Amino acid sequence: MVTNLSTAPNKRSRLAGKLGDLSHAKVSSGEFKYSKGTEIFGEAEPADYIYQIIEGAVRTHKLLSDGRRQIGAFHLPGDIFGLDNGDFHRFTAEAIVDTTVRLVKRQSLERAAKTDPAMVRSLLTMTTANLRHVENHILLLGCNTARERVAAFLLEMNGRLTSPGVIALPMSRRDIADYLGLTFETVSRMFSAFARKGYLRFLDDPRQRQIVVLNAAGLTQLGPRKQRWTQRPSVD
Amino acid sequence: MVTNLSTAPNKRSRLAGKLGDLSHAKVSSGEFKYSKGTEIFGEAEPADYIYQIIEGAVRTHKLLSDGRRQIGAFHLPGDIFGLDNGDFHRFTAEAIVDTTVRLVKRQSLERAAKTDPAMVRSLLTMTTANLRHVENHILLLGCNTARERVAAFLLEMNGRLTSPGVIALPMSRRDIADYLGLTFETVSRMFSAFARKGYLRFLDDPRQRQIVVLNAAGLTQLGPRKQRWTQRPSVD
DNA sequence: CGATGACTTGAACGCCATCAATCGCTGTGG
DNA sequence: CCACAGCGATTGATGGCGTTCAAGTCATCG
Repeated sequence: MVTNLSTAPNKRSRLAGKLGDLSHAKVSSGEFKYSKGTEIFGEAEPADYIYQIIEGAVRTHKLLSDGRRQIGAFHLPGDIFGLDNGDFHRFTAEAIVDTTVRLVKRQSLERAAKTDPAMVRSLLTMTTANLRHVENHILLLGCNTARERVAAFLLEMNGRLTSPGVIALPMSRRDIADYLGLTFETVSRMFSAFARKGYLRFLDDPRQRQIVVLNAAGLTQLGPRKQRWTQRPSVD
Repeated sequence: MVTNLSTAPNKRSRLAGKLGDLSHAKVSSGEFKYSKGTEIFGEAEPADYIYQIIEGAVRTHKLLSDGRRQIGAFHLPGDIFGLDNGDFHRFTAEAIVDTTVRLVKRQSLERAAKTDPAMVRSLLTMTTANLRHVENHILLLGCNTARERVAAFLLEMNGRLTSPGVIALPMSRRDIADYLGLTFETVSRMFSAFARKGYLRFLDDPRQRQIVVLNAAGLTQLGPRKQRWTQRPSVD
């Protein structure tokens, strides 16, 4: 169903609206469904379309030759992905759960961009937003401990997922780990430690993907940390 | 000495030329010198200018509250930095050595962008190039060991610095470490290990910043690695 | 019901951070 | 000229965080 793409976060909805407008204008757009786990496009494949999530969740990643994976971003309803400003995708995109997307031919965007300067400006704005996210991610990967990375992840998701207070994670522990540059065991351990500390609580979900944040401040002060290794805040 | 930094690599010169052209057109531009170690602009300061390096080297970084630093990029002659597509800089920029820059008022760029669609397109191209670099950096920080990060750094610099074969690093070990998310001791140890292994050789420089790469292939196969921790290639 | 997959938890190892000592070069002042 | 402090870099010793290996639980599915 194409019903409810309403609840996009505030900032994103402006960009989303831009693409939404285009879908009513002279760029060709359509919809498509991808079932859980399927690939939407592959790294280095021709970038013929750009995508906006109507419902579901998507992860984008790069692979190393040894099979190691770095997830670049998680995309949620309202988010746009696949915009590479080039002829080829730089990431692989996969549906984390059953996902419905609106897709727009890149060629038609390019065409629109030729006549409409505001269109190029819009692409620039989206690319810049993308850049900001990646820059913050670098700070996370370069400077922070496992505990801080997981805390930052929870806070990021807390701000992005719709429902107030409860986080319903669509992705596995391994996905989170590959996003944060950790192992899934470490992610699991940090979640448990936060729960013991009283910062969060798991709902009655067999896979433990429903999380209630009880003490966001407790997590926040682990984000921009005060000390590096020594004198850690002692979570456990 | 910082004598010989003349020729910019091939790919960069196209973008550089774009800004160079603009400096002859109706955007106002000027030159300025910053001496070694001085700040060019600070994070969160108004982004009034964008910069192109004429001679010298610049590092851009973010700081955490505890003083920990993440260097986002090193900029060399021909490179453009400070282009944030927003009202405020997202990084601090400092001159690594005595540096001469061409600077262009952002406002005049914005003005030119209003009349010239190709201008916005050019900004988009530069921002996308920036994004690509940061995405690759994420892969480096998220997936790789210390040895692989240092190897990747050397290969990156080998491709960017002018003289064939010899790398004249303008930055300190600490700068490199903060770029790679390591400590300067670890960077130093990796350099030594590579030298012992015969992958590189230090020229007669007291600070050991002149490096000759003897076996680029040896370094390359450490880049996209085959194995994670176990069965390491045994550098030492 | 056996098989599989996601998750948790425990134990041991190792890479890298930390602490510390040393060296060489530079600049300053006696 | 030399003494001395300061900075950058190297190298060694030690310890801890996070990985690795492993076992076990629980839910889903053919």
